[in-house]
Amino acid sequence: MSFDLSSLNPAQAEAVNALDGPVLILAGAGTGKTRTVTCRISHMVDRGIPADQILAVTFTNKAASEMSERVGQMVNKAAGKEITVCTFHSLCVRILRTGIDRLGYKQNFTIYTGNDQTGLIKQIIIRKGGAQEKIEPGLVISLISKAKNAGIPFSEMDDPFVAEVAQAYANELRAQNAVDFDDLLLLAEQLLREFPDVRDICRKRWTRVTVDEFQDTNSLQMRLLQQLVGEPYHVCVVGDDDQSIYGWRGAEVANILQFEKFFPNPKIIRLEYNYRSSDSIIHTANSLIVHNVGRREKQLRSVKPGGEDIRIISMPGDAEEAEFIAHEITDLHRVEKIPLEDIAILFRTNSQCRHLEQGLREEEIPYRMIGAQSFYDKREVRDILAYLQVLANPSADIPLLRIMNSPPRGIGQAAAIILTDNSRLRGGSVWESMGVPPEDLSTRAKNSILEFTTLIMKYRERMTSGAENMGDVLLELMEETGYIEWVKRNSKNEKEMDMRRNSIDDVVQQLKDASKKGKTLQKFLDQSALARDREDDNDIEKQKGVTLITLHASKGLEYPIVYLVGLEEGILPHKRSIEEGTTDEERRLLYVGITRAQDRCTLTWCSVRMKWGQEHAGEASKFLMELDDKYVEHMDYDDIMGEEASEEDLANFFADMRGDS
DNA sequence: TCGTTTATGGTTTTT
DNA sequence: CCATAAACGA
Repeated sequence: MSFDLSSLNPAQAEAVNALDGPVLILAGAGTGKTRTVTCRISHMVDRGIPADQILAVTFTNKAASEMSERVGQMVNKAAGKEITVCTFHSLCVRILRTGIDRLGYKQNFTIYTGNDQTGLIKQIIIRKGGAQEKIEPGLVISLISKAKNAGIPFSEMDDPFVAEVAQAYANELRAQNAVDFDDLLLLAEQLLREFPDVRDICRKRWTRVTVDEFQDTNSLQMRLLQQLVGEPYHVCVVGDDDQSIYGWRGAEVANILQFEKFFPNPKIIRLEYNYRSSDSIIHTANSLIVHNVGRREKQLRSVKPGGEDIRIISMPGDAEEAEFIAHEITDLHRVEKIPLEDIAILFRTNSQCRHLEQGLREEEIPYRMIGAQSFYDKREVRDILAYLQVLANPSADIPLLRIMNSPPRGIGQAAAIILTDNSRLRGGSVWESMGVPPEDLSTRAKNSILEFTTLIMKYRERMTSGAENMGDVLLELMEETGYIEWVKRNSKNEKEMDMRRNSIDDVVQQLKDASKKGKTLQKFLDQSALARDREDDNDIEKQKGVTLITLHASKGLEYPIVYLVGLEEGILPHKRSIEEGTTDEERRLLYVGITRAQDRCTLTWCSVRMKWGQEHAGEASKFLMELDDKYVEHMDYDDIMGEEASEEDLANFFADMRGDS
């Protein structure tokens, strides 16, 4: 056996041994969930289940690579490579890259990410509603996403204008041979449902399926899972309904609450021993979460008895809140020698972060922030990826329009409008219109277009032939088009030029590496669309200092010392959630926050908060009243500061006595 | 085409 | 208040 069964508690061992039929593992916070799942997978291999039939699905790339690594350490090397560990979305891409032609798309379809999607929606809104139309693209996108997830046809959407936009959007994507993130799930589900032969191939391919963070699945993912898993339903889902905090983006707690409706007679296993936090923390967290109705009954128990009380501190204002925490962190670090990396400050909204940053800076405490701007948002990177997307699938209008005149080559705005209008008229893509340029274009524009299409075709050939390293080809393309020259010319100073040049080189280097590994252009693009740059994450982990993080982003992490700030009505629970009647999710959010703490947990709230330059009275969050007082200590900023001041006075007094002024 | 002004709005965020 | 985006003028 490749793992030590005796190191598992009875519930964990039961989960590891329950290999057949549907299994639901309710894994509370800090109960060794990942370890249990990885042992279970390793156990499958021991039992002779072919490794290539094992599939584990996660939500984030980070979770996938983490699980893959941990499984890899447990099983032999060959088996480790054969096990599929990936996200829902990349699984769908795999399925679709081989079968999407059955649904009328071409296999070289392009994945539109958030930016592309917003751009396209904006275009359509202006086209359908005119420039005076004020509806937010973001709202339309989320409505479309909700409709897709719920399986509602666009024609039945509430707002007729949104329905019109949604339909146009869908048509456009199809004409461009492009899909968005929701489509990946939607089309994969449709493919499996409508084509039993494809479905059966998948079911034979993966006979054992595990889904992590199951409380975050949406209904579309649930339907996909049902297609993917046939009788006798060797499916195992792991999650915690109390940690479901992504309802606002479509996650359905019902999937975990009514799991038996989807897969009959599951074995339900509860992991209830928490190895992370002290008893005082777990007790307090439990007292909060029982206020939610319709939960899966479970009782989280700490294996660390006792522990320090949870402190609830009222602050006069948000500046004082930040100052107090910064001050205390300095003490913890200097006096108790606690590493700054052991400390985290959790908040509900990013705007709260500003004051905290300032407070930390004033005390000269280094800090790291999670969730900064990504590499892929840089303009050069997006441009170059757009070039590559066009090479892979010239029908993709959005990237094509992006690069058509970058650098300027005489296909300006006017030409772009004529081309798009023409393509709409013909019901095809802009690329097709470029092949037969409309008459009303200037001769100059027509010549430029011909030159441009010839260039793209030439490089398309070279990039897909496999004869050359794609990175070298890309660099040559960027030189031949004058893109690099253009970037240089448009940089204000040397520093900016270097930075942009570096971004370009980074992409070229990444493509070179991918090419050396034998990856296709398609595969490279899939990965850059689906996988946020992992180096970014690593960089953050390498950074030293106190962690500043939103409650949402904190899920799955743990810190010895946690500060939870802004426990006020309107912030946590958030104003909007009160309006929408989703305070249960806010309560879970606080629950997640508290259970991040291993040893010490401090909750703060402010009676006055600066809001848009004006003072607003704050009221303590109603959640604070729900916490059981047994291990809670209520404190006030003024009292603590008063005490500290008097201690200082005392010290001064003795200093005076000694006469050392 | 770029830089400046003005308006607007200000949960959470991954794929 | 402040960051960002659209709108406008040079």
